Amino acid sequence: MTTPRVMPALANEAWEQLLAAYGTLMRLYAAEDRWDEVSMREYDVLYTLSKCPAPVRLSELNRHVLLSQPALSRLVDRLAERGLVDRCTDPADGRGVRLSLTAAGRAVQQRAGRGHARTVARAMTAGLNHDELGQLAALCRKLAAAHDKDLT
Amino acid sequence: MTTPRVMPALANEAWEQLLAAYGTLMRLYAAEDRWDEVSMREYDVLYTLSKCPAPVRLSELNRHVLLSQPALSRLVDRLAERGLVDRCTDPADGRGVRLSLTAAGRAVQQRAGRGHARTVARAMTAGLNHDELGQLAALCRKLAAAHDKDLT
DNA sequence: TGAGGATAGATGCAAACGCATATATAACTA
DNA sequence: TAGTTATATATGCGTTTGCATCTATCCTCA
Repeated sequence: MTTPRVMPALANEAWEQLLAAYGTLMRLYAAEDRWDEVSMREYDVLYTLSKCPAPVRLSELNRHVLLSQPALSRLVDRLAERGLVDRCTDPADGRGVRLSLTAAGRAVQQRAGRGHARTVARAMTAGLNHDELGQLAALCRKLAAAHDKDLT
Repeated sequence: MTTPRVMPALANEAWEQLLAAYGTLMRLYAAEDRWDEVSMREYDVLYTLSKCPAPVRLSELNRHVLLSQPALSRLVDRLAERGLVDRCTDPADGRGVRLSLTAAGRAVQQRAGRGHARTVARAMTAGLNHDELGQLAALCRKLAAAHDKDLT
């Protein structure tokens, strides 16, 4: 009753713009000359791990990385083989693994991260001012929060 | 001078939240039981074509679909083989192709689109109200617009 | 305690991807 | 207008992805 009929269209428009912004920025980042050591997806994993104070489960990592479980499992495989990620069986649960960055992995993450963060900052501030960035962050956070409980 | 030192961090935070929101919603959409006829990526192409009044070039389509040019070329291939997309050589430029939906393609797009649009609307309105949706759309539009000229 | 079911992650396999490059046509230039 | 360069799309190939399924471990409850 309090929901005007026009909302669905607006909602779809908002999603479409979000998608467009995502696409535009991803292309921009992909075009950077920085992904020779680690691909953008690998960086995503290293970055996520870098923010975890303690070793993480694959399934937990998978909540933050948009990949299927098998794909992530193998991606971590490759990173482990390259010595960037440490993967050991969880002593408390023999089924699970505990993932963490190695020193080399942290170094690679930071090396790529510094430059990338600058690019991101430049890209975001090119279109939005301080207040707008805050609003965008808040809106996206709220949007995601409304669904974090939904999926497993 | 007018840019406070704190902005880079805010800018990166905004990007991270945008990314998180994108991921959360994509997972939600992927979990829908609707992608048996066309995959989400195929739908993206059909949807984009459905919004074009006239036949489109592959390169133009590629501006809206986040795929490499060869990947899109082959995706369109598959859609054409399935009779959903019409691909003909551009009479005005023998190198290029003109892409458009077939009647069947339009039907499939609409069939999938109706339900998907409802899901999107539900997902977006679950977290944000009318005003917030408008703000989000505007911010994303502005953000993307700041870069549309950048890349070819 | 031990059988049945649930959960975490790994693996087989076909499909799809990106990179490099080939092909075909157009556009420019001398 | 012939030769050169640029543009639009296609193709070869090795890598990565997702789906289905497997294995190993854990949990529950009779």
